[in-house]
Amino acid sequence: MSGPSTHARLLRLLRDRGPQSRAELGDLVELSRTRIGAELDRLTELGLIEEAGLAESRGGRRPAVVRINSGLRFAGVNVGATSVDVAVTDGELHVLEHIAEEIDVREGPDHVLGRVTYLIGKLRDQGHLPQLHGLGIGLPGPVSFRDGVPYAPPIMPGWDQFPVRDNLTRELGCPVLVDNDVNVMALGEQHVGVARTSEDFLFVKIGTGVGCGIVVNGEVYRGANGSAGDIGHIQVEEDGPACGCGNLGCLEALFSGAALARAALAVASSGESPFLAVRLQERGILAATDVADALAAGDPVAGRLVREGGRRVGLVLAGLVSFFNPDLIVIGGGVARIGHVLLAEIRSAVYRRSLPLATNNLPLVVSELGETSGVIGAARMISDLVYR
Amino acid sequence: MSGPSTHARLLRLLRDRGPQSRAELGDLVELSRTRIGAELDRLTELGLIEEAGLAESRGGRRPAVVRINSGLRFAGVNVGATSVDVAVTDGELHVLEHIAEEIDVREGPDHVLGRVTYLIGKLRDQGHLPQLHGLGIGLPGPVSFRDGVPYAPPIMPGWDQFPVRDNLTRELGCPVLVDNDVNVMALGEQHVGVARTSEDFLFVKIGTGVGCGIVVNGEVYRGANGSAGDIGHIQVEEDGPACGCGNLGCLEALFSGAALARAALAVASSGESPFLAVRLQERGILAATDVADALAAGDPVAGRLVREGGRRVGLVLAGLVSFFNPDLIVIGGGVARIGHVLLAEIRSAVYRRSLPLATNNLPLVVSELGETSGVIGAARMISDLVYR
DNA sequence: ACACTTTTGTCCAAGACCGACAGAAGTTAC
DNA sequence: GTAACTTCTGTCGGTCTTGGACAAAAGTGT
Repeated sequence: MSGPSTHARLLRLLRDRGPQSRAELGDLVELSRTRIGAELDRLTELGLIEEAGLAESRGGRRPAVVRINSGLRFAGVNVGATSVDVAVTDGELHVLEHIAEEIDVREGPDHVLGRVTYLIGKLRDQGHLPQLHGLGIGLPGPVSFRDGVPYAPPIMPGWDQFPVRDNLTRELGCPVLVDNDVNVMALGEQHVGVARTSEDFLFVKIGTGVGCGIVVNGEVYRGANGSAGDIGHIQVEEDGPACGCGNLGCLEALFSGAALARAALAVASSGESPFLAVRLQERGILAATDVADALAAGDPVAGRLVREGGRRVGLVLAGLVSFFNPDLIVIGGGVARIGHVLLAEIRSAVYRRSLPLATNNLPLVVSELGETSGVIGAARMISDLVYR
Repeated sequence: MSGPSTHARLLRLLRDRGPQSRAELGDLVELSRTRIGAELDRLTELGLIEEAGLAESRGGRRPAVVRINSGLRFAGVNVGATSVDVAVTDGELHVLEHIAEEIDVREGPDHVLGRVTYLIGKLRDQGHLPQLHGLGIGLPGPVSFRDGVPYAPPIMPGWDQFPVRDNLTRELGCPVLVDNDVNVMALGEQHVGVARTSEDFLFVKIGTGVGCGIVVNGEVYRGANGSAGDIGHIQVEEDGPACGCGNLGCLEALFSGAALARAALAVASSGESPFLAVRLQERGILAATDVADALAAGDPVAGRLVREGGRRVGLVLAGLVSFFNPDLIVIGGGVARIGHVLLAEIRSAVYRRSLPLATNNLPLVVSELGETSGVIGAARMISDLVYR
């Protein structure tokens, strides 16, 4: 209930604002310098911070700067449907290494997590990784944050109830936190992306599926069962297409990476879109990126698909804006890379359908971080635990 | 950011759990009894608490009980479209007086607030009101909570930007807080209603309009501009009827007290519903309550109207459940009094359309407090400020 | 009458915290 | 080059907070 301790506040300040002198810390924290000095001694003792030499004089004695111990390392992992991103950061969350690997999440937790620990082990052997102080990992499905365990994830067969956190903790010997991918991506946007100054915002991921990370009062909101933000199965069309979840007309069935690929196949086969028909002939298969390419090439049918989809996402978001009144919406995920045609359509639907009061000064932007937001967010999540 | 002070925690404990001995408080608060004793002395000094004699022995010395000063009085006010409720409570938020008065909110703030202060003055003159320590008031429209000022309220012409809080503070000489009516009703449900053990829940008010109070981590969530919970204008039908807000197919245009009255008039005039036709003949006008009566009398058309409406509310709530994952939904407001036919339809739509994970153990109930929730919530709101 | 329990107030020591002070290490004015 | 001034850091002593121990008060049960 109580706010962060002095301990935690100093560490997070040093993490987020970089090295600081004792005097600067005194201005930033409303405590006496004496108290701060004592706390810094304790943190040095613990090996969490270190001296970082002297800064330039500002007209008097040169300030002695302290910083997060430069030997600290966090790992941020983001698991997607078809890929894994592993990043290693220093204690200030700067990315030192970033490895992306193609992998099918359906191969199961043993294989995927094995790759993760292998990649981290490789970095360690290269000497880049003195010691890991914590690992955060985001998974593309519902996760019980408290237990660190996936919970009936639709696109991750074999992962249900697998003790991801405990396994990784045992394997790596450091604290581990597991969360939904949209939550860690939202955290990433808050840490280094467009959401740096936001208190209440939404991170909407349009990838293979559609999900949403919710930040309330600067903290990830997970809901009563940890399933908050699962907007992919909100109904947008009464008698729309069947969805994997068993219902009709879900957003995800109408617009998502998977839905877009299906629609592309349909318009390619029917000949409506010559561009996509050629693509299908060449590759034998179509993905959402092919629709993006068709759009860029001026294909009118691709434009229609994207605009229709954007309108549907916009309709759902309009409702959420009225309900939640965020100060920002960030759109991310693979499909978001389609760019401004999609964004314009979403914007138009949201602004048309939400109350003026709620859309006043509501920026609606595409994430600029891409995959980075996930790994940084995951590292940020575990650093919050370590700097506590 | 920091949690509630010891000061506040003791006061709220005494408010919510009634008189307690020092030893009991020691068990409830994780602080030494010494510390608690010192704090209690200070609170006695301030006149906020008082000794309340000795309780029964439990095998040893009889405990000396302290309680909230019995002279403390809070006022809770809830303004509806056509009525005002004023309650006076003691410091433990027990309602001592409750006056309801028919009033048209469109007569403007001077008149309505004048009646409020008049009613409170009358109670004071009767000697029931030693001194007012704070007043909370809920208004049926958007309110800037920070400024205590209504913000472009659709059904309260003349109230826009009227300095409600400052006016009442000047008039009554005590702290005043102003909020949206759904927010204070949600607080009331949390304090004495079904939501007592809920951390994240929704209070959905279906009255003249439709609105929603959101509680996150036990506290009212107001959003970036204070307009969170405005779900009346979420679209449920693409080409539905026109709404006062300028859009088509808003929930409020399809189902609300006002919409139900309109629909009743239509089916009465067309002769579809003989029951309502008779009622119209008798009274010359129809309200939502007439539909409830028709339903109770077994009128099939009224049943259709209620079920259709319930389905639409349920559809919107289904989306919000997926997004927000509450641990409880409370339905309140005048139209909610229609009862189980409406509730059954809402439930069915929500359970059918939301993810199983989110609806697991999700109670969806009608408020049992009625108008009381508003006034108690308003008093609770201001008491949180005073016990701070 | 006696042993035991529960509750309360008091006392004391440990620790948190702040302001003041002084010294260290610069810069600027002359 | 020196004196005066600035900025920064460490230390010291005093005040306030806090919790544990203790003892007294006020009961119950045998």
